[in-house]
Amino acid sequence: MNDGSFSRLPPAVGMHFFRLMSRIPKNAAAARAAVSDKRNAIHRAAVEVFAAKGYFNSKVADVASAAGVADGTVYLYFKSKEEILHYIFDRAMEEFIGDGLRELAEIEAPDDKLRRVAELHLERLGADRDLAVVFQVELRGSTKFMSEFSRAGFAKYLDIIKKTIDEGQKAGSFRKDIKPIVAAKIFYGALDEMVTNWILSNRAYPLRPMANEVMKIFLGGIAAK
Amino acid sequence: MNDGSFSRLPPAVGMHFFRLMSRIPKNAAAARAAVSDKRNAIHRAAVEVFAAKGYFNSKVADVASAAGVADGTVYLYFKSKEEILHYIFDRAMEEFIGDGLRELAEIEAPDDKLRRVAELHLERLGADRDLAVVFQVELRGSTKFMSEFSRAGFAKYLDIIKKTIDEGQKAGSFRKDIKPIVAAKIFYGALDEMVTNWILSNRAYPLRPMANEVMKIFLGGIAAK
DNA sequence: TGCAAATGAATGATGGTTCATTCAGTCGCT
DNA sequence: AGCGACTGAATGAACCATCATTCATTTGCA
Repeated sequence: MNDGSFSRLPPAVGMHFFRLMSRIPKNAAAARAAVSDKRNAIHRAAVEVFAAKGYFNSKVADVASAAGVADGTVYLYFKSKEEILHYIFDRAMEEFIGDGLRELAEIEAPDDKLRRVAELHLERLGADRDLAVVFQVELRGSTKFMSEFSRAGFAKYLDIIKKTIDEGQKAGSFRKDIKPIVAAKIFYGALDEMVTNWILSNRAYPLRPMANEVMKIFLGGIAAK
Repeated sequence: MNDGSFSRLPPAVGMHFFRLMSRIPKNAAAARAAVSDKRNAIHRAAVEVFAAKGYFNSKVADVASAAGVADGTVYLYFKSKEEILHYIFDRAMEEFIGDGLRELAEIEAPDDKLRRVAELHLERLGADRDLAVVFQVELRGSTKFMSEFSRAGFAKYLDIIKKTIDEGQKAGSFRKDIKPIVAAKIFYGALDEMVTNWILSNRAYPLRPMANEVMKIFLGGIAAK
């Protein structure tokens, strides 16, 4: 979180800045920033490499060289190759959910909330194709990963959607003859498929507008008559 | 198809039965049967092993021993480990689409067709959890595989759905302000998510009935007012 | 006996991980 | 300020466990 602002700087600038800082290690915060900087480089490189070649086909050496770092250095920041994948998921999910909740808190109508979720979902992944590839493809490459790790974050995400549908039903704007959890899954599944298709498609079209298409059908389907 | 009935037998029983068969390869037909027989055993074992441990974490030796066959034997029937995955996809997709088209030909109303597609989709995967795992999880573990191989079969599947929606629009039963391809993706995405959730869920609930839930929302969303 | 099918031990490549070594930068002392 | 000792981050070559694949040998049926 502290380094959030730094991570927006061009890598070279940040690097130099931190080098300078590390001459005064009195300041513990600066030291931590310098560390998370290299960690970020590896993190970033990993997303790129995994997206391009697939997790299992990527060598740790590939990630290291993409990060401009020696092979061994990777192990100063991550316990193992698998932990890198872990970290990619955790970081992204944390950010997605954090931002999502913050935004939703300011919206009243359940249907507007859902629309915003759809927009955010597609916007985020649409803005970072590599991350999207890792999320849609690589993170699903093992049942173990999916159940063991994804579950926590994913369940939370799905729950946000579910609760919103719940609200809508109580407010009378959504049909009451559908199960909120099931509807949430359908909603998520539709968005998910939009992303997957976008990734696999060669022609680069904007992803975010698809939110409208999904909403047209989904809202039509759950709206109270 | 032939082996569909055998797949319901406990593995050990099927295995033993096949062993007995291979002692009587009198005629050519029987010989061919014996061959495709062993191929089937490997195919089946591969689905089982890949589902349990994941494609990349499975050794060819695991598949071989699960099939009750020596390591080298696998290579008498498949060119490589990857070809096994290939074959799993091709076989299943061929069967899905073949059966699907056959069934749909006998249904008139577009909404009934869609309902049948949903039912078949969930029924099939719901009947073979291992195959479902391989389809939902393992086959997606590489961008290369997804774009290179899946595309052919998947595109065909999506096209069937799209054409049905097309029909419905022309017949006036579906709204005309939605794009059939997009609607098809949403429909597929919803079904896909049902399957994925079913796989990851610990409690074993029947998958097929979820078709109703999906239809309630999807049809409601695309129905002409 | 002859031949195709099956075997499974051996092979060789691959790639995750380690660790002895380097060296830039800091500290403490004069 | 200047100098030697020290620290620990970074390196990357080497290690070695892991498998996919091969092939010389065996098996068993006709």
